[in-house]
Amino acid sequence: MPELPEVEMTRRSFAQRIAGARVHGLSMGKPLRWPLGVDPAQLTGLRVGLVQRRAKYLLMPLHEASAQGDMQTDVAGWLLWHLGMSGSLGFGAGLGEAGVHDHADLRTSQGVLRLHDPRRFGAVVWVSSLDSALAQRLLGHLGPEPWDAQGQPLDAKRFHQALQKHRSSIKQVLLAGEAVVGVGNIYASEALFLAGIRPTTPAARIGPVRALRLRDAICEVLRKAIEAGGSTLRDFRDAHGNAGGYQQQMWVYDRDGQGCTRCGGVIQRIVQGQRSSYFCVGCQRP
DNA sequence: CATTCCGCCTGTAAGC
DNA sequence: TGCTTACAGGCGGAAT
Repeated sequence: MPELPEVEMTRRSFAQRIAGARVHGLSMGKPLRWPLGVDPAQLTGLRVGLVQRRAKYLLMPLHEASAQGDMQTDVAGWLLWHLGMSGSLGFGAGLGEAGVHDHADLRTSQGVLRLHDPRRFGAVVWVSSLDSALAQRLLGHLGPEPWDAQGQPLDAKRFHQALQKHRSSIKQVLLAGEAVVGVGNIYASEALFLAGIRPTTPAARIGPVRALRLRDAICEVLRKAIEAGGSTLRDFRDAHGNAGGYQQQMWVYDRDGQGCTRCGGVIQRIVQGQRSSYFCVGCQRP
């Protein structure tokens, strides 16, 4: 489910409501992808800061309870939340009993943040600092964001140079998260359609002009998906419980056998690296 | 070194 | 109906 738009939607749906809350406790359910890495009792009493996003991770700073002032200098550590394939977060005061697929409950003075994740590919990990070895192992290798904190898009020349370094197909390079992060299986197909590039095209064969178009297509697709509240294929919900609406405007993803909205040709499905790719032969050039 | 494949889990839908 | 198989939004590590 969750690619950059869904993770960002999730963040926006609860970051303000949980900011400043006091941690009352953290309850973990069945094992997730990685262990929490701390005795949950250690977190009780800390204050929740402003939740940020890096790639598909949500970064939640927890501040020392005693500190009154500068939120920058009193960080006790961070909870890193990842939604994996099937995860979603709910936040509220009356969530009720945890169900069989609820595997983390962060109880706070302002409500409970709950990770619901049937497949348990998601994770909640505590790191004492973003520079710690564990944090670096999870975050250190990540490529650049599609746009920075000021909204400036990834430098097109840098993006082009990153693509030149790979011999594999552009679809797989996008998924690898080295040239750019946040693009998953849905939005890779969508962005390549918008850019007019076939998913099988070797990344290194993409010249500067097409790299620029692709950079712009990625930003456009992700931004529009955020505006639409993300995509809900099966069960994605933000922390308000709202479904996304982007799947209604998808060009090619999950549309194999149907007509291309632009040229009327038949959308094809192929498999690359055991993942489905969708494209239009007429609209996308090798 | 880069690339491909596998496995982690559970749920759902399609095929026989 | 029941059983088996394929596939699903991610990602790290082993194998090649």
